[in-house]
Order: sequence, then C-alpha cells, then structure tokens
Amino acid sequence: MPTVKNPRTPATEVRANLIAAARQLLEREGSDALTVRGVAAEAGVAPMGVYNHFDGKDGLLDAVVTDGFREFGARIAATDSDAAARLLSAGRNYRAFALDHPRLYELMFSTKCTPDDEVATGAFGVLVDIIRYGQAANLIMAGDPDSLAAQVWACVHGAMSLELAESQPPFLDPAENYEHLLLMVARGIAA
Amino acid sequence: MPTVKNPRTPATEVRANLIAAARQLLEREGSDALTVRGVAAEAGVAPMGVYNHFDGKDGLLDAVVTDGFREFGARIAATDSDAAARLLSAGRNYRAFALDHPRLYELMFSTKCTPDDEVATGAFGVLVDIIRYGQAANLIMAGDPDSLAAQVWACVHGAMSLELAESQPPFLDPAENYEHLLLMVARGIAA
DNA sequence: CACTTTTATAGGACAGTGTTCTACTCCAAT
DNA sequence: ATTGGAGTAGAACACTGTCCTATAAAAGTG
Repeated sequence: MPTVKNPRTPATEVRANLIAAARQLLEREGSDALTVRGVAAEAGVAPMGVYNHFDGKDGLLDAVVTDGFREFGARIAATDSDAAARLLSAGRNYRAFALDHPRLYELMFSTKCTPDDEVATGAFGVLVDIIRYGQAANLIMAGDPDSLAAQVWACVHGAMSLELAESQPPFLDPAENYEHLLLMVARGIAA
Repeated sequence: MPTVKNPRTPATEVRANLIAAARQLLEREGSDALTVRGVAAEAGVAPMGVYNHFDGKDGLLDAVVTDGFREFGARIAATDSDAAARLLSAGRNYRAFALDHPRLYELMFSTKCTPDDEVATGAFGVLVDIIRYGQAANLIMAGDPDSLAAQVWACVHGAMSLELAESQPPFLDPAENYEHLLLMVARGIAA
C-alpha cells in the first residue's frame, strides 16, 4: 500500500491550530524555534497555511501577541474593593503573567510585533480603570488617568523587562525588589 | 589588468573595524541588516574575521552592546550640585541616549545579548552614586542605594522601552509623559 | 636582511530560514 | 454530481550563520 497522505485539516481549525502551535513552541523551546516550518509541523498543517491565513510569519506572530494581550488584560484585572489593594493586586498579577509566559511577554513588547490596537488598548484600559477607581477613593492624585496609567505601566514593564532579561543586579531578590517598586509607584501617584 | 585583490586589514584593526561597522549598520539600517556578511563588507573585512576575533555573530553583538554600555554610563552621568537637579538631569540624559541610539538601546537590553558584566555594572553604578548623593542631601529616602537605583532604572527603562516600541497610547506626548514619570519617581523615593 | 609563524583573505560548502510557485487532491456547497 | 475553493506536497529561490580549504600577506624571529 502507498504511503498514507496526511488528511486535510478543516479550514476553520487551521488558523487556530497555527496560533496555538506557535504559542506552545514559543513557550516550550524559545523564540528561535518559531520557524514557519516548525510551527506548521507542530500544528499538523502545511507551511502554506501560514501564508493563506496570515500575512506570512509576521502576521502569525501578530496574531499570537494579540491573543496574548487578550489574556494579559483579563489576567491583570483585580477586584479588591480597597483601592490600594486593587492597585497592588494588579501589579502582582502583572508580574505573575510575565513570569508564567516570559517569552510571550517579551514578544508582546518587542518591536518585531504589532498587536491589534483595539486589544492592546483594552489591556491598557484595565489599568486605567484601576487608576480611576483609586482616584474616586481619593487615594491617587488627580490628573489624566491615561497619563498616570502610562507611567505606572512603564514602571512595572521596565521591572519585568529587566528581570526577564536578567539585567538586574544579581544580588537583589527580584520578588522583593518588585514589591518595593510597587510601593514606590504607589507613593509616587498618591493623592 | 586582473581584478585587484583587497589588501589585508592590519590585524589590530579588524576587531575595532567590525564593532564600528556593526554599530553603524545597526543604527543606519536596523537590526535586520546585522548579518555577518553585511557587517564584514561594511568593515572592509572578510566574514571570517567575525569568527577569528569574536565568538561568531553573538560574540560580535556582545562586544557591540558592551561598547554601548560604556558610552551609556558616561552619557548618563550628571554633575549638577543640586541633588534633585542631578537626578532629573540623569533621567533626561537617559532618554536622550535612548532616542539617539534607539536600535542600539533595544539591543543592549534584549535577551539576545550579554554585555560584559563589569561594564554594565559600571553604568548602573553611575545611577547608584546619584542616589547616594541624593540621600546625603537628605532628599532621597534612606535604604539600600542599589535597590533604589534598580527601581528607578526599571521605571526609566520601561518608559523608553515602550516609547521606542511605540507601545504607548498615541494621544500622549512622549516627552511630556517622560517628565511626569521622572517627577513621579522622584516623589516615590523622596525622603 | 631572510625566514618562519601567524593571520587575513577568497571561495566554496552545509543546513536551515522566509517566501513563492506548481501540481494535486480533498472537502463542501450548489 | 459537479464545480470551485482550500489544504497539501514538494521543489525552488535568495538569504542566513557557520565552517572548511588553500593562498597570500603581514608580523615576528634569527
């Protein structure tokens, strides 16, 4: 009997399979393993699928990081009724996501990718809402919530970016230092 | 007449030429242009030089970012006698360097490179000294200067990382937002 | 100065990359 | 049942990092 050909993957699944495979390969083996042929093989799909369903490799990566930002936004959200606790929880959730998906996090904020604007803005909006909640509780200083959120985001992103790149002084405990950073930021934007 | 062969580059210059060429190519055409063959051609040197003088492409990039950190440390330094002004000046110098050399800055803090530890620590030490100066002037809170410096560094790095990646809300003015961030950080570590 | 050792060079080779093309074949809707 | 869209296999192209060889020029030695 002749060699059995691979069956076709239903059209509706090719796209999702490719994104899932890319995500899995990225987190398991690192970004170097993110090759078109490798992702297609992991997804059980022909390499051409990357070009039929996405705009080449870059398009696929954009879809991956867009999915990442969706998950990220949901993960950051904190529901503590106390405004100060909510801000700290969000900060800790932020770090937890970055540590859980270090390579995805790096990709999400790299210049190689352009996530869907609406989705990325949505994740940012989660933080803006938390800032607003703090302002309403008179815990956070008055001012443009978007601007304040951008500043807070920059701080936590910088901390995680450096921690993941192992660019921090090795004698400092990352977890402890991150807690200090959160308190510093809270002090910096306090009412 | 036959084609003239390229003359040999003196051994002592090959290394420096390669680093300079890589740096120039990086900042002129972006990191995609940083190929072994491309850098060698820009340096007027044979591709093998990258393997004779460095540990392959990665070794060359490490040398480039190490040079970058040397320059960075010198650039950050501020000499204002007023402690608060010195901190702000250093912060502004930080941003100026990142804007002057955006692609080098990105490479310096990417996971693809490992700068010489001593040099990178030296650049960090510049900020530590500024923190100490602020503490001596009773402007910055007491506490481990290294830990405080790491927090400040994280904030400014995050801001520039997001600005260079154009990951900030487009309706915010980067320069203005950065100034706000510096003030926020100063407030966060104030005595 | 002559001689030896070191080292840069040219050029080819290898596997692997993103991308595109063709030919084929299967699935689904008309 | 037939037609057209969509997934597949496989080859091809110009690149990439890396390594190898042979040659020639520079640097160091007597």
